[in-house]
Amino acid sequence: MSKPRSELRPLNHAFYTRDPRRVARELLGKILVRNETSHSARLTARIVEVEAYLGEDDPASHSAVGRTLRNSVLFGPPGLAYVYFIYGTHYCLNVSCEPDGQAGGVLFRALEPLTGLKEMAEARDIEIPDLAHAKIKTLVNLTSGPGRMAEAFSVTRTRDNGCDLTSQASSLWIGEEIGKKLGDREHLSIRTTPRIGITKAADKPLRYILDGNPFVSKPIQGGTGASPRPRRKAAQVRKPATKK
DNA sequence: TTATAGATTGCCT
DNA sequence: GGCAATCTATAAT
Repeated sequence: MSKPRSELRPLNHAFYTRDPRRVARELLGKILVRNETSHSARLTARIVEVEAYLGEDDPASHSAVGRTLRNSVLFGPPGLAYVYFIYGTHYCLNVSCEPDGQAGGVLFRALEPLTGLKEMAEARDIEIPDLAHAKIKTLVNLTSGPGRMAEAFSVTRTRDNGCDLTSQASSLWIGEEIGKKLGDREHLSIRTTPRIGITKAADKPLRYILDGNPFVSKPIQGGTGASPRPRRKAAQVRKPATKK
């Protein structure tokens, strides 16, 4: 877990004006930011797990029922936060994709916390005695899972639905580290799996994870035997010649 | 008007 | 592994 050493630059609207599958894949490794307030430090975390939800043709998507008050952000301009409340207990965060008028989005499912861990623990209402030396296994409780990460970032519908994630001026936004593309190693480890927790279109491989990252919510979910990945022999991982 | 399922989590056995 | 929690949207009476 390393702090983003470089400066963060927000991803622009053009980034999101594309097919959610493309956006989802490229969001891996980017940074979710909750700006500091008078009573809280800035929160940052690396995106390690996302799911693509296509337009009205995707039966698993909230946009499948057509435009309603609840899901209208999905149909609007790209790069806005779509927040919904689920199971009477949890909020989930998405970002709208595709041009204005066309539905589509990406669900954020897990983050690797970078800064503001103390605040995240408070927001989650969990005690981590020695945060600096806490084990990964403990830290995973902060941001691994869509409900957990939303709670860690204090995401609610009233506060964040419709928020422009492309502006640093927003309380919540998404950035990339300037000059840093996703490393080769991370590129190689992007893995697609079926989406989690859905019943419709459950076989489509629209979940994207940084394979092996301990903050991914469910390491490998086969998908009811629907798509038994062809077992490719584990490629010899070359030691990077130079380490950034 | 009532019933049920849901892009989840945490506690219980 | 089972299930309660508990709001919202939509389907069924």
